[in-house]
Amino acid sequence: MDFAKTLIFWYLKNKRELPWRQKKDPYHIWLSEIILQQTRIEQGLPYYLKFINAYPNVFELASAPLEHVLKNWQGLGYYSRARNLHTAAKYIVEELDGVFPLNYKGLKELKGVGDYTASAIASICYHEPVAVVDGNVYRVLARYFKIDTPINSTAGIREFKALARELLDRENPGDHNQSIMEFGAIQCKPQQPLCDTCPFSGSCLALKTGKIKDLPVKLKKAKVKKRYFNYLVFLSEENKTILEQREGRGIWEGLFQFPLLETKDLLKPEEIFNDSRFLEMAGKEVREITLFNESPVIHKLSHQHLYTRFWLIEKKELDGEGIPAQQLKEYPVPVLIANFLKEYDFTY
DNA sequence: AAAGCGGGGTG
DNA sequence: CACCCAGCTTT
Repeated sequence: MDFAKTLIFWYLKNKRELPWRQKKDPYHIWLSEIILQQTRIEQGLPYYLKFINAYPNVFELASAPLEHVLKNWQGLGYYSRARNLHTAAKYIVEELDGVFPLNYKGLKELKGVGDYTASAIASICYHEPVAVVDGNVYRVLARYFKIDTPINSTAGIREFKALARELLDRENPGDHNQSIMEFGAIQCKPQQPLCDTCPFSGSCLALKTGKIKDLPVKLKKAKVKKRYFNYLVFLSEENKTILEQREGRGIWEGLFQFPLLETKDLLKPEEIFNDSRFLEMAGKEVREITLFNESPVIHKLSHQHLYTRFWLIEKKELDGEGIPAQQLKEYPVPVLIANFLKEYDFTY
């Protein structure tokens, strides 16, 4: 039995029952694929259910305010996915009359839809013979064929894509694509793969040569950077505070946070009153400034560690943009801020 | 070609 | 601690 046939056979026997596998319409498949980009199924599943419930179709999604979409996305990370999702939904409704593009080429024009996602939707929904290459596919192919070309190099991307295309079952591209990904996720796992019960245990080159743990090869990424965040948590007598929306490129674009003062190093409590920027942001008529957490919260992102302190700044009143504490839950915020809000409930 | 973008899980 | 996850966009 050849590679593709063995995969499909394994898949039909071992696949998980997932909500987006019950329907094959592009809206549901598209939504699931965007949510699952760089995201484990267990983590994305509740978000998929939430989005299907909140936005049953592309029209509902397109007409929703972006901030509602971001709020529903809160906690899932990579927030550009939510913004692109909303942009694409509006494009489909306004420019395409609510009808999804009908092939790979058209799908790839959608914001947030790259080669992988366009291939997934086109093969699953339209049976277009295009091969997906995600993290699972890289791993399965690198091991089975013992390929040590770095999967995140230009040569590797080209090589694995070509191989996936050769192997594709053109009569059944949707199931084929899902089978190799599911196989990678369940059987050919990154760590401790289940080689003992693997249908390819007799033909896998990496297994034969003891290279399982060395494949796939990946170029290592840049070092993690440290940043020092000081959040100014204003508190007024009316129990209001201030949030600002993050703009421009960078982390958490479009999400809300307390006014931020970023420093080059950890700002010591006794240094506050020597920091002109701090004093300027705090403003006049400050009654009291207290440091909420002595030891900084270390919020870890893939590429940076945020050493964060929250400063409570009590004032009689806040001019203008004060937000009542009860309304804070309406705003999409990073998990770092959500954790603080949960710990400090503004009832003092 | 490389950098930037989250948060959570695993060993 | 390092590595990974149904990747994409921007520079």
